[in-house]
Amino acid sequence: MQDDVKRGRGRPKAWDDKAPQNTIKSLDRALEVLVALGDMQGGTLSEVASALDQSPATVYRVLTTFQGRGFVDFDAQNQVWNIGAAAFLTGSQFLRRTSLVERARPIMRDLMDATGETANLGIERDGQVLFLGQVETHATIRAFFPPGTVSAMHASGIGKALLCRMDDARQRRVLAQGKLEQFTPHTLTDPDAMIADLHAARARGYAIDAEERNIGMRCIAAPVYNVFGEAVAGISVSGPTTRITTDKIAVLAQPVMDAAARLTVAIGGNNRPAG
Amino acid sequence: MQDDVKRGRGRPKAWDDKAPQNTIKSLDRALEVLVALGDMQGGTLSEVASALDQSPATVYRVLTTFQGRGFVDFDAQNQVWNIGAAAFLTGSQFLRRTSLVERARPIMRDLMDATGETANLGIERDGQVLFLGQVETHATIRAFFPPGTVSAMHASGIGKALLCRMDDARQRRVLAQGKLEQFTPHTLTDPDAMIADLHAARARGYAIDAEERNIGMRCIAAPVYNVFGEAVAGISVSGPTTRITTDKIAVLAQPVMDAAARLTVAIGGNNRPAG
DNA sequence: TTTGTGTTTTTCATAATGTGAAAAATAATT
DNA sequence: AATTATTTTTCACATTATGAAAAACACAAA
Repeated sequence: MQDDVKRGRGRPKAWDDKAPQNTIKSLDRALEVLVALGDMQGGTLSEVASALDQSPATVYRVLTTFQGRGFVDFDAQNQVWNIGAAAFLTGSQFLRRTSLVERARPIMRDLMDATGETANLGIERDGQVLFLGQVETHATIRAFFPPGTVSAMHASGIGKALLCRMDDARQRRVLAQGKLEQFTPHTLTDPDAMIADLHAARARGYAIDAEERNIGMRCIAAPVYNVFGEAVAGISVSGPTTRITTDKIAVLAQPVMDAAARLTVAIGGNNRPAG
Repeated sequence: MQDDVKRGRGRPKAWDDKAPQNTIKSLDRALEVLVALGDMQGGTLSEVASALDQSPATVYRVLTTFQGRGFVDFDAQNQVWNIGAAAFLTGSQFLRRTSLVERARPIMRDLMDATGETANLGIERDGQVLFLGQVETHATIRAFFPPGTVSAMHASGIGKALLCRMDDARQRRVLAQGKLEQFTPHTLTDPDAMIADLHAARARGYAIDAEERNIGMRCIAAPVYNVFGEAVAGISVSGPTTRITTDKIAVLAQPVMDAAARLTVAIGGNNRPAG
C-alpha cells in the first residue's frame, strides 16, 4: 500500500487511538443478536438471551423489531426464532455487487447441462472457501452446497484450485490457519503431500477433491482469474463417485476448465495466470 | 380455521389495536437504511440520507456501525457504501432452514380456501413435473396428485408455468425429451402450437391446462421464482371443468398468481423474473 | 384438581444514549 | 482563490433503550 492514502471528500476521519464515538451501541448489540441467531441456526428467546448473556427483555425487543422488517421469523408453534427472508434478500445484494455471481449464472447452467452434475462457484474469504452459488443437477442424487456455505480450503476442489495459484508464502499461510483438519481418510493432512497435490493441480489446470471432504463425493474445480491474472474464484462440478468415476475425471475436467475460462473473460479477467 | 389459535408458552401477546411499545425505534430506522442501501444497490452517504429523508449524521453513524460488523462495506475510493459479506453470510442462514414444501403449506391452504379447489405445488425434475404437495378441496369431486407423482411437463399447468419462463434453448430441449406425448384430444402435440401457448402463458402470468392431461379436468398455474428470478417451482389449482369453467379461469388466476408471489417472497425469491 | 416451574411478554422508573443542528475539515469545481 | 459539495465530529438536549420485576400463560407433577 501507499503511504499517502487516497482520502474521500468531506472531513477526514479521526485517526486517533481514542475511539471516536460515532457508532450506535444499541444497533451493534442488535446485530450481535442477529449474528448469534444465524450461527446457532435459530433458537428460542431464552436460548439466545443466555447465549449472549443479555436481558431477555432486550433480546425480545430486538427480535420483534427484526421480525417487523422480516429479518427474522418467529415460529409460534415451537417458539423458535430464525433468520428471515428479508435478511437473505438484503444480504444477497452483496452478490450483485461484484457481479461475479450474475455473470457466472449462465455459464454454470451450461456447465451443468454439459456435465450433468451440480455446478458450484466459490471464492476465498478469511482463509476459507465461501460458496456463492450453484446450479443443481436434475439427478436425484446430488451434492448440495447452499450459497453462504463455508468450507475448509484444503479439503475442497475450489479451495485447492485457488490455493494452487497462490505463491508459496500465501499458500503456507492459508494452510497453516486451518491446520489441515482431517475430515475423511482421504483428506490430505500432510503439508508436503498437500503441496505436491497443489503442484499437480497447477500443472493440470484443474484441482480434484477425491472424497477428501465427504465420502462418496468427488469434485473437479478450475480457477477463475481477474484482470491481473490472479485466481479470485473457482468453478467446479461435484457429484457422487458412482457418476464421477476416476476414468471420467479427465473428460469432465475439460468443460470445467472451459467454464472457468469463459467466466474469466466475462468478468474482464486475464486467462494467462500471473506467476 | 379454528378460532382458538395455538398459543405459545409465556405471557400472551397483547392483541390490542393500540401498538404495544415493544419494538426498538432506532433499530427499525437502522434496518430501513440497510434495506434502502440494498435496494438502491449501494450509494453515497448523501444519496442514502436524502433518499430516506434523514439526517446525514444519523445515517452516517448507522452505516459505520453496520460496517463494524461487516454488514456494509465502504469503498473509500468512490465514497460508496454497499451491502457487506456479513449480511450475506447471516442472511444465507435463511436458506439452510426449512424446505420449499414447508413454506408453501400455509400459502397453499389459503389458496384452497380462496378458490375452493385443490392447490398443488410442483418443481421440475429430470424433464418432468414432480408434485411435492397439495391441499385438497372439501368438494367430493377432486383432482388427486399425491406428493411424489410425476407428470409430463407439456401436459401440466405447473409444467407449462415453468416452461414459459425458460429461454428458448432450454424450452426446446425439455420438450424434445418427452416428444409431446398425446394424452387426450386436447393435448398440444405440435411444437409450434406449444411454443405459442407458452408465450401466451408468459404474457398472462399464468399457464392453463385445459383437459390436456385428463378429460374433464382443468388447471391454472403460476411460477415461483428464486432469488435470481429463475422459475424454480409452480403453484396451481386444479378441478373439474364443471367448476373451473372457461369464464372463471381469469377470476381464479388472480389468487393463484398471488399465492405464487407470496411463496416467492417466503423463500427469499425475486418476483421480477429474469429474462 | 392444585401447585410449582419455566416460559414469554409487558409495565415502569431511570439513566443511558441516540439525535439533529451546526461547525469543522477536506475535495471538487469555478 | 473563492465557492460549493460532501463527509465527519462536537455538543446540548430530549428521546428512548434498558433491566428488574410483575403479569400471564403452558407444561409437568403431585
